[in-house]
Amino acid sequence: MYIYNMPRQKVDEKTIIKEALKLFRQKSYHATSMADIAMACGLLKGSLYHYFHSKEDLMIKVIESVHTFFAETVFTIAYNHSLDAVDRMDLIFTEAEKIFVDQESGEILGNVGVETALSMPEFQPTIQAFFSDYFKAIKEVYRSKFDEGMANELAERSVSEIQGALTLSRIFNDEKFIKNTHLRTVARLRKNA
Amino acid sequence: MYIYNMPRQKVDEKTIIKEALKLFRQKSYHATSMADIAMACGLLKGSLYHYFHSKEDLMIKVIESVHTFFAETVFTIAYNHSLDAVDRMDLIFTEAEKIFVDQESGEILGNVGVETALSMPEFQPTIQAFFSDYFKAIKEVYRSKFDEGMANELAERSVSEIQGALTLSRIFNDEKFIKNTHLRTVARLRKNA
Amino acid sequence: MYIYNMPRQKVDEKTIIKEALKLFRQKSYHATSMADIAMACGLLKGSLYHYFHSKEDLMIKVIESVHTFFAETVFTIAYNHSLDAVDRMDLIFTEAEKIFVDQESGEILGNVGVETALSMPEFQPTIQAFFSDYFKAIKEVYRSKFDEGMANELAERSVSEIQGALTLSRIFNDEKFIKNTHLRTVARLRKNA
Amino acid sequence: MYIYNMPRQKVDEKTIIKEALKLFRQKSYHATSMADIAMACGLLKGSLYHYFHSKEDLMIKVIESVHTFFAETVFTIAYNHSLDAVDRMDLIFTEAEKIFVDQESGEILGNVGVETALSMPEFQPTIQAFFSDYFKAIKEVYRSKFDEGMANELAERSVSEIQGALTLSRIFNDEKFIKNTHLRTVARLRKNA
DNA sequence: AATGAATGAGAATTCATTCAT
DNA sequence: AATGAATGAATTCTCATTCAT
Repeated sequence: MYIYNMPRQKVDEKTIIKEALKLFRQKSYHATSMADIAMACGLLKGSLYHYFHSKEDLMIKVIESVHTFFAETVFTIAYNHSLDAVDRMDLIFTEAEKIFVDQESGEILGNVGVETALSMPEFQPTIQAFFSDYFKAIKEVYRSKFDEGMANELAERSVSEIQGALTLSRIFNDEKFIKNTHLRTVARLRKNA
Repeated sequence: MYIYNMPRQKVDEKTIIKEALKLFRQKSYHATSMADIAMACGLLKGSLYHYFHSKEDLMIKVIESVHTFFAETVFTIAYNHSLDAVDRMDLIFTEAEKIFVDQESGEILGNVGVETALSMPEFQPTIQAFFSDYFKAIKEVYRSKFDEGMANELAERSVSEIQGALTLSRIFNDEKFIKNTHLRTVARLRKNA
Repeated sequence: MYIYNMPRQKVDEKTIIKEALKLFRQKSYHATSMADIAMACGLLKGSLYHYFHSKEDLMIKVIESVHTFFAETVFTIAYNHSLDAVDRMDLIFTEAEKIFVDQESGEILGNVGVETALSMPEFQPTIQAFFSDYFKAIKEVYRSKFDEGMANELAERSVSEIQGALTLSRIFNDEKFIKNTHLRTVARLRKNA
Repeated sequence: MYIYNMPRQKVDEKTIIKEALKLFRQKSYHATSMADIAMACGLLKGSLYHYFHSKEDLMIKVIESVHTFFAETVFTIAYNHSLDAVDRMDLIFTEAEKIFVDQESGEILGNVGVETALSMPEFQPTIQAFFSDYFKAIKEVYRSKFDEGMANELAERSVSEIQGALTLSRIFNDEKFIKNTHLRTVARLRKNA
């Protein structure tokens, strides 16, 4: 609620991106207004334009920030060859799940992303960039145990499965889908050792 | 494009649902206006309210119509025990792909559905009902070859994989994801015979 | 003032154009809001978009309506060769003055037009079209007494003088500038008979 | 275009007035934002308020600066009785044209002024003061050859004609209107010698 | 003097919905 | 059944202005 003459808030770009991400995840891009985001930051809506040219610009930066966060905390694991493949895969899922479940840094590329991309094609490249990196990371893990062609196929399949499991987890409000995918994927990799 | 004095179409509930489905798929629920839908039907937006109480009501009926259509053309295959499991699975994918790819009757439950459900929780039960039936059908096929527990697990996994593949197909504008999932799923089932 | 549940107003495009013209004249294009115009019509601002795509669209139609009105009531006099040149010139001024002074149908092409055209070049052709017709009409009158070249020069000069007199009349809130121009122009033409 | 870290300009009131004048002329008062002006000066918009209380205040000072500039470079010629009337008139036009055409010091009193005055009556006195001096100067020239009444009439007419020619020059993007007015006015004066 | 963050009011525009005809 | 005019609330975005640092 806005209180007249409230003390001037100080925020920064990061805070706004974080709050926007939270809301876009909860309510989708289209159903979240700039006023919603501003209020979550303790600002008035006009103030957001100090940081971002437009809602679209903000969305792009939200997507990029999720991408960066994934790159740093998840994808990077795939390239750590001091761990064996099974451990890397396990860790990747563990870290990704934290993010998926987390209210703060949650993932939006899959579900929010797709629907948003339908109406706003300008988001597509940014979303594609994320999934390309995702795919590359998963493939890197499989390459420790499989040839190029097989690693490719398995990576494509795993990313699909994870993405679908996330969808189902949201639809049924039940994390079991993503958790089961985790267990199954790691188990299969171990068996194939 | 609106054409002035365009020939008055014969419209009925079905036509409107079909046109709405097309638009929701193309542009998402939120980015499609009642005026868009009306125009596609050769009506003015006020006229839509003779058929549907609200945009939400229309969306619910769109989802239900997709559900019915899937039940009749896809899920039913799973229960046709005159075909063997591999053939049923193959046919299910073949039919489903037709729908996914088709501009007219296309699927919206996964991608559009999720994002919509986020902002409009009233859609969730309808969407869940669809996926429950989907899951049951796939499981029915696996039951021909596997025990309850295994069939369950495999069905959960397949539905996830299909759903994720659809997401990726849309993001990358490339049907290979859903096609590869088709091939892999049938191949695995055949091997396990 | 908006009164809740006020009876639905009925207006038409012409009414809106007339009210918009009045306001654009009084307050300039930029300082007149769509809400101002709507209120003057007894509508809410959203309703204007039923008739006009945008404020720009409305402005274009306002300009065109002034042009049409001038063509019908003023320029047409120039081509009525049953009157002699002096009478035609006199009548042209008399009719134009009515319009310039009139709150309802007032002229906006010169003063409002120029400044508006600076920030919105899309208005320029419409405004130029008006002045071209204006010039042609005045020249037609001079042609009864002068050769082509002289008529051209005199017309250019008269249109300039009228336009400038209008500017000064507005700046000093004094109709004498335009009235004196009327008298001088007719007197000169009579002398040259 | 804003260039990041652009070299800090030496700004003072005069610079700001000059830049504001340029922009008001190009885009009109209403379509020019304080941010536009600040950017043109290499400042941020908040900084303008160290020099001017408000945008209106700035506009007033812009108008006054044009007035002063005209007084010093144009009107003063009228009172230089060491030149004959024709030469003074010619020189007045020559100097005024330089200003009208010039991007830097250009005239705004007529076109921008009128429209602005409509929405902001507080500018009216300042604009009237300018035209009064303009009128007095032109009349002074005519007084060398005509009696009080005639000089009055001719001055009124000349100022109107110049002002209208400026309007037309802007509308048609063609300097011929103001140039022709120059030639005609001087020629008439010479003939009447 | 200058910044840059924030304000708050108001702009144009969109849109689901209503309803008299 | 269909229209088309109107609503009213919401939305994105702009902008003059303020002010602590």
